[in-house]
Amino acid sequence: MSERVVPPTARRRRRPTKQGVVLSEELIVATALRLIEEHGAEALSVRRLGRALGADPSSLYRYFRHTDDLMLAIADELIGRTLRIWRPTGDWRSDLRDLGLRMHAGALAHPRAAVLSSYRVTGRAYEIQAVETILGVLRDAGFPDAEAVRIYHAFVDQSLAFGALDSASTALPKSAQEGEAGVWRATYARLPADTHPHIAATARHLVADMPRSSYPAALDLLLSAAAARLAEIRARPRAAGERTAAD
Amino acid sequence: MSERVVPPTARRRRRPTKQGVVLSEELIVATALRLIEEHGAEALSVRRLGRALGADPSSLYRYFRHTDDLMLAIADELIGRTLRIWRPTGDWRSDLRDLGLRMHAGALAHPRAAVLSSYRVTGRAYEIQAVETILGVLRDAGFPDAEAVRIYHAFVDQSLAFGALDSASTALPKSAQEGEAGVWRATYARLPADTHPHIAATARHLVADMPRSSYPAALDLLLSAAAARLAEIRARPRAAGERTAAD
DNA sequence: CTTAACAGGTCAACGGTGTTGTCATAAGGT
DNA sequence: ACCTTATGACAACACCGTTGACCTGTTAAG
Repeated sequence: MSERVVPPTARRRRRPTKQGVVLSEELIVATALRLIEEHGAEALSVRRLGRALGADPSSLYRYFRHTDDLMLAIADELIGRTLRIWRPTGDWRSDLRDLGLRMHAGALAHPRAAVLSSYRVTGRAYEIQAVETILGVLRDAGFPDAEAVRIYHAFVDQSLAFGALDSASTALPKSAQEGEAGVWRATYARLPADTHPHIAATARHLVADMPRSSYPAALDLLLSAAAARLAEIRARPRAAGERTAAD
Repeated sequence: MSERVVPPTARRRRRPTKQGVVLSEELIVATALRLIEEHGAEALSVRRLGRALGADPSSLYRYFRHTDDLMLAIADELIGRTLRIWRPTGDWRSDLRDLGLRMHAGALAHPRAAVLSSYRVTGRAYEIQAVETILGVLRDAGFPDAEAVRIYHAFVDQSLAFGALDSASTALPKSAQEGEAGVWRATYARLPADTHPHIAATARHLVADMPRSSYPAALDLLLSAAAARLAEIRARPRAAGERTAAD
């Protein structure tokens, strides 16, 4: 079978499907995203995608070597979309907060792609652009280089990790998802105070808090720690920590 | 078929498999963990597990209602193992730091299982014990109830999320893993300063920092933000934030 | 000790999945 | 107008989770 997948630039013969659709990488990615949005993450399968496109499932293998390839293409598109709608204001803290929330929301909108893309470095255009932008925000705010990289790393990984985590729960079958919320109400909220005093004392808060994502809270904690660090650095610029920008 | 799954305590008739194995919930969970470790998360299927146990796949449905149930049992076993080796000292911050690092290390030790279990609420014995313990640490430190739950939630989810994230990268094929590290050296470190000034300025730090986990840094940021919050609460106990313990 | 109930292991089947080898045909360059 | 070949279609393979019906050894009651 030599090479099954042809680079998009080399594609010339646009031959329509039996059902009259002209396939393309873009159309496939767009249709996959639509499928995920409309019928949930578990609705995305090669066969279903083929059916939705009006093409034989095996046709897709002319465009993507396997399902993972397709997922990465979807993920790349998502990074681009997130970055494109983000507008920095100049206030580093609220800019990062906004970007973090957008990245998280983008991941939740496309759970399966988020889980796959969270732990991969692509080195592609959109990713590079994101790195440059975030580092710029931090350095312009006054963080020394080593500190800027440290905080950039924690910030990005936190967004990706929570994006993947929360995506995974939304990708669960509906029944399991309802079950999770029920556990806090049915199991935890009913534990007796004499055996589990701390759970019993906070039961009300647990039931309210636990079924929601903790990403906003975690993000705010990270940003406020970073802000405290920055204040410290500004107060005594040469001896703020173990290292400075010039180390 | 009435009820297929019997509670473990009510099990009496220990009838061996055709191949001579006596099944039990424990044996099934242990075998599943072994399978995951040896052949990867995708190697865990009801059929493969049955084969590894020396039993018909459908036998497992006498012990777990469906695959999800089995996953929860596996997750809980992992929580138990981590909790069992943790010893609190009474200093909330270093206790949580220690526990966080242990959870993260535990996830890395069982990469494929960690990814599966990170996003599930089991409601089983070990998980309940962990919730009670951590909430106790926070409340004893002086956090009001709502704040304790908020920080507990962020702390636990962050540990699980980074555990899953870092596990996923270690679970990559060796070649892909080396490739990821190479991207920072080969692509990012070579970007010209005039188009990507911030990346160029921090390239040295990026190459050193990015291939390592950012979890310790993220954990320290979270804990130091929590400590700052606690100091604030202690200074003006009734008006520290939007809410107090008695809201 | 015998015996009847039934827990629990087995079998076969259903409808789904990703993926591949082979074939047919229409598009495009010549 | 012809020939090449890109690309879509088809059929098949090996998996997957799950279920209903069946069979049999264990156990408790008599």
